[in-house]
Amino acid sequence: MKGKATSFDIAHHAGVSQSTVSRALRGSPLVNEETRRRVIEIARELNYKVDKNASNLRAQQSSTLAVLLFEDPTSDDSQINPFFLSMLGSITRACAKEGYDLLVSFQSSSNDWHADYAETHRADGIILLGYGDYIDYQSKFARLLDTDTKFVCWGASVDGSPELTVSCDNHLGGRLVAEHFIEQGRTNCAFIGDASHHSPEFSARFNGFEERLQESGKHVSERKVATAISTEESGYQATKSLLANDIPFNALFGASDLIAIGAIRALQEVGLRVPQDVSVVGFDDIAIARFCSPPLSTVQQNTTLAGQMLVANLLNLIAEQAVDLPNSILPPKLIVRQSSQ
Amino acid sequence: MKGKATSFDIAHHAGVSQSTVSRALRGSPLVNEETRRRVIEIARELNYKVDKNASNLRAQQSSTLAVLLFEDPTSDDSQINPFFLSMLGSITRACAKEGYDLLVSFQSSSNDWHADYAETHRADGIILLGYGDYIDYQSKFARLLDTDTKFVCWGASVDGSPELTVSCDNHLGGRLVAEHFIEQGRTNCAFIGDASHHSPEFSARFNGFEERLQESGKHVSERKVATAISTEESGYQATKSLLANDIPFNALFGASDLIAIGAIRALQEVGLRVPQDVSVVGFDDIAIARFCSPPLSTVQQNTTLAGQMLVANLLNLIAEQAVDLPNSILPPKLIVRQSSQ
DNA sequence: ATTAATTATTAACTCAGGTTAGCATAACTT
DNA sequence: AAGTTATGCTAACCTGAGTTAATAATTAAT
Repeated sequence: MKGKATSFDIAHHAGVSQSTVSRALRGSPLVNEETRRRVIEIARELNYKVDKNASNLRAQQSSTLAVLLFEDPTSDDSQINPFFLSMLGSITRACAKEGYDLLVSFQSSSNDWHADYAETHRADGIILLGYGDYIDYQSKFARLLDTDTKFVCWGASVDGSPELTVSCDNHLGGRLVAEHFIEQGRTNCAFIGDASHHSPEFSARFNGFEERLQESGKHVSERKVATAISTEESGYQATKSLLANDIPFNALFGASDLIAIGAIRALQEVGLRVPQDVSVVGFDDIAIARFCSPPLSTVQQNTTLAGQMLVANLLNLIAEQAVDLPNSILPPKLIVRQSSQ
Repeated sequence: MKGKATSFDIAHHAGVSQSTVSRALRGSPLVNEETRRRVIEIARELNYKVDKNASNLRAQQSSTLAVLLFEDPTSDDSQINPFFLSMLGSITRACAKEGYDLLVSFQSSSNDWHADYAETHRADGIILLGYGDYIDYQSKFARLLDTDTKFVCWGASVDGSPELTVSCDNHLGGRLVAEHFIEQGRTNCAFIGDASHHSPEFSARFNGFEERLQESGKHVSERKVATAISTEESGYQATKSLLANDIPFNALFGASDLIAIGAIRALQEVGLRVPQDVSVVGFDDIAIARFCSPPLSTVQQNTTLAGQMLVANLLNLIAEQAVDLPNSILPPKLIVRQSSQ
């Protein structure tokens, strides 16, 4: 046997034309069942496989999606946020289920925008993933919209921004945490994360949290808010700086689990007990949350569902042209473990 | 502007032929620098992007690698082993660095073998990842070799098997753990994992462990070995069943971190303290290990390096034809945390 | 039974968008 | 003017997919 067989080889062996081979293999109704069977049989014998590139080129679509994971450029690049890794897993599954391939790429925001997966016809659509600085996203979105690229986005959307997003109800998640603290009578609260508009998800969590607190006459003092990105180390440092202010608090809401876990380390380091002295709740429910010490209470985001929605919405976007799909908001769920009991 | 610009459009605007455009864009030395600059400039103006499918088709190569993650079909499909997720991350990075795209696919062994990424020219090579049942791999390997597919494989290789692998020195890792237990005077050891040939990595870990123990006149009794796959739950169950035998041990080696973490849960549940009553060590050093309670001693595998090696080896395999590359063995590193002190 | 009308199959040809070998032409040397 | 060298053009090629035309088969009509 020489090189790979082409459809012409199959045609020759089957005594039909190449176009008939193409149709037979793609299940076209324009070909006789008997002929189809013979073609398929011969294709198998010759170990023939349709060349994806040729097929894609002609069909002008790739049956491939791309997922771009934006990393916070300030985080060390050694470890990827487990939450997004988990999302990646569910997206991969969802893609496979739909018969699509998945291209994966990481991208630090500092990098040049070279992810022209759609423009080069490598992918039919793009999934954007990451806690990004929203300001930075704007330019990316503009480019994507400009080139008529189909894309969906994980995370909070901002009023008036036109991209299609799937997100957890971060605002409600924040409320659930506040509610939980209120039930425990722990209303002297601190927040570690980023309440600014740079981080729409974190700020939505904060706003929901604050809103619920205010409904019961409390609020988070500005002096009990510290900024952190979603890493354990950053959560640790931010909490340290908060503790240096010497303002007491008996509950702490970390905008992500990694932040909360870092916060617990900082608290324990200065002799504060969790949850006795400070009740701590995170956000995401990454695998570590269940196993850390004490096990971390958190707001769970359903990554499996999220992955499915992202893929489903993107495929809709690709299939129908210019449809105005609604953003999808997934329900958060408070998981109470020992860090807040 | 109408549809996407093609190289003909660029050629027209630049007043050169289409082939010149092609050469200019791909850095061929056959084109004048001045001309190249003009072509590139016009291409940018017209927002032209080389169509990957057309390019791949003609060039008969895709600048894409595929990674196939084999899942243990017996594990619940909700969560993916964090160790492999971490590997996935480092492979993605390594690919990006080499200018290759990465296709990702999960595959439960029960599924049909449909991963003909190479045969359909979607990828130039394949990376196989997973704690697989080696027996099951054999048929996959045969198929890959038969179709002359370039591939590399993570994990222990078996004597005489022809695939190219990158792995941690599992045998040495096992020895390190035994050494550590011996230093502590804890030689009444249990092992949770799979010592059989179905799981070459786990059995290599076990063999190294056992070998070192025997060098100091000890060994692991058969009755202190229980079989588990790499999940927390499986580790928990296996340890439970071991405890049911009512045979005491003061050290436990889990073939993976998840197994060890499950084991700790089982031990603590029956009132055994870790590490006072039983010293526990795992394998992998997943993120959870650092944070669980007590923090888990483990044998670290350098996933960053592993990812780079897998990609580098695969690219070598693709570049040179039929080169006999040596398998790459990475050094394991014992990380001692509180679970064994 | 024979011919026209209809439908089922398949062949022929063009097209998707580049890549590249080989040839032609212009420019430069000596 | 002949020999080099630098440049660019033409046309073939990569492998299928879509379209149209042609042929065969089937049914209807006379």
